Amino acid sequence: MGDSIGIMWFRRDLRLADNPALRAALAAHDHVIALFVHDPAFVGPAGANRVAYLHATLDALDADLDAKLVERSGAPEAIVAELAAEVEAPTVYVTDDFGPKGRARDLAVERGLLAAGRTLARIGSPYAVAPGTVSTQGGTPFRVFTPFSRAWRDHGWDDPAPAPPTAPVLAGVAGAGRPPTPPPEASSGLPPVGEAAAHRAADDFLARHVEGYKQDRNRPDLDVTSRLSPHLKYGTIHPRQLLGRLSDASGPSTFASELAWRDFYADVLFHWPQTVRQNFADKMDGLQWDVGALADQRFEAWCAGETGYPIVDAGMRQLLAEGWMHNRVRMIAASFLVKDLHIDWRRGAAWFMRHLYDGDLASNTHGWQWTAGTGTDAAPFFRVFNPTTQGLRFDPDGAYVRRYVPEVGHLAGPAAHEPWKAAADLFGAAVDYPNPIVDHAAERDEALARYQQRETNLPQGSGTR
DNA sequence: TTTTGAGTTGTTCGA
DNA sequence: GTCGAACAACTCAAA
Repeated sequence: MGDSIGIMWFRRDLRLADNPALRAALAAHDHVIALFVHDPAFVGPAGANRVAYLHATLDALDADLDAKLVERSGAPEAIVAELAAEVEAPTVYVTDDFGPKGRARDLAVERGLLAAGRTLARIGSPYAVAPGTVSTQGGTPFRVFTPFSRAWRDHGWDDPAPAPPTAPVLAGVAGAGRPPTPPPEASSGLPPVGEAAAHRAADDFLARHVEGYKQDRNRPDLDVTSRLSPHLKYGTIHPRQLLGRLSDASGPSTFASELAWRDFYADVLFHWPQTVRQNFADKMDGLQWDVGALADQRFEAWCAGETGYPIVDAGMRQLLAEGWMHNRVRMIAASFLVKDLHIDWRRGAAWFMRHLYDGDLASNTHGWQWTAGTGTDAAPFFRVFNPTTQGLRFDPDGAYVRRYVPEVGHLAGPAAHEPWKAAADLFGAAVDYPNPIVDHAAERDEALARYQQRETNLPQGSGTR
């Protein structure tokens, strides 16, 4: 061991427990420096909510590290190499990153380190089963979830490791600070941050809600989901730490399946990084999306929660107010944008990514592609969500829509989902709430027609991937 | 190589 | 009001 110094470069693994890269660094060196680099290339697209959340999470990590977290700002290729030279560290430890930009960044950092005789050690991943690990018998990546999930389960994962017994020995080094923290756009402020909060959320969910998860997870009016998505995004908890606590019962295994979905979409994006922008199914490239002034106007109504469909508007307003939206409502709102308003899924995906605290490129992109019918799911194209039916089914008492759309607050029970049926002059009610901006039945037919016609719009020579 | 079973989350229509 | 069938055709993954 000698007097060597190692650098633990934190990215999306902001925890001490069950962090293999950190463990390896501590095992190999007398002193370990904890580093976080604020990279403008990553901060730009994140949106104020996630930047504020990240900074608060870093505060929590810094506290757990006895205020020894070193934060610097700039291009990682320069920052990491400079620090390694400054403290003469032979090795920089990271949890591997599988995103398109993260991979490119790490290759550039690694080249710089290697040129100076140092190494970048990639140890562990943010997933139970790292992208690129499982494949079909033919050696190709999975394009369908169910066979992926079987291989994923069969592959399995390590048991989680405990936190280092004492706070790691850290050599303090001057940090050049961090960029200004923007105020979060969400009026409700930040959700709980940090490793301890992640475990409290997990404990609470596993104790109270996981048994009924299979049924109740679809109910936006009940606060019974795990709320772990931002913690998983920033690595304050690892899926390994959850999977070991899930039984084979229906609720827990349904939750495990959601974690498998997270790994699946990361695997898909790893193998097809261009699908951040391009349709996964290029046979859908001929699909026509609306553009122009009317489309822009409708998109803005959707963003603001002013479509006249209460369940859609409730979700979009929840997104603005809380930086989070219930998953069932994410699907309803997304379906409305692409199938009722015929607006490109990329616009909706970008809006979600701007506002969500848990905004994850792989899950968000491929969740949207699934809804748009351009993604990994070969399932029926005719699956068009009816916003009213979905609202009545999953928010049966109307409590969720009344919470976020006060204009329908005077409508008791399920009637809140169909304000257009209420007498217009009743209490002068619904005066400020718009009538539906489009007719769902008509737009459903229009969406189905466009899916049928897409082939005639394909450029010559276009085929399946 | 060919065949076979299956594919997250749905809606509508008609009996 | 309930319930089952229909809604395209295609591709994936494994046998």
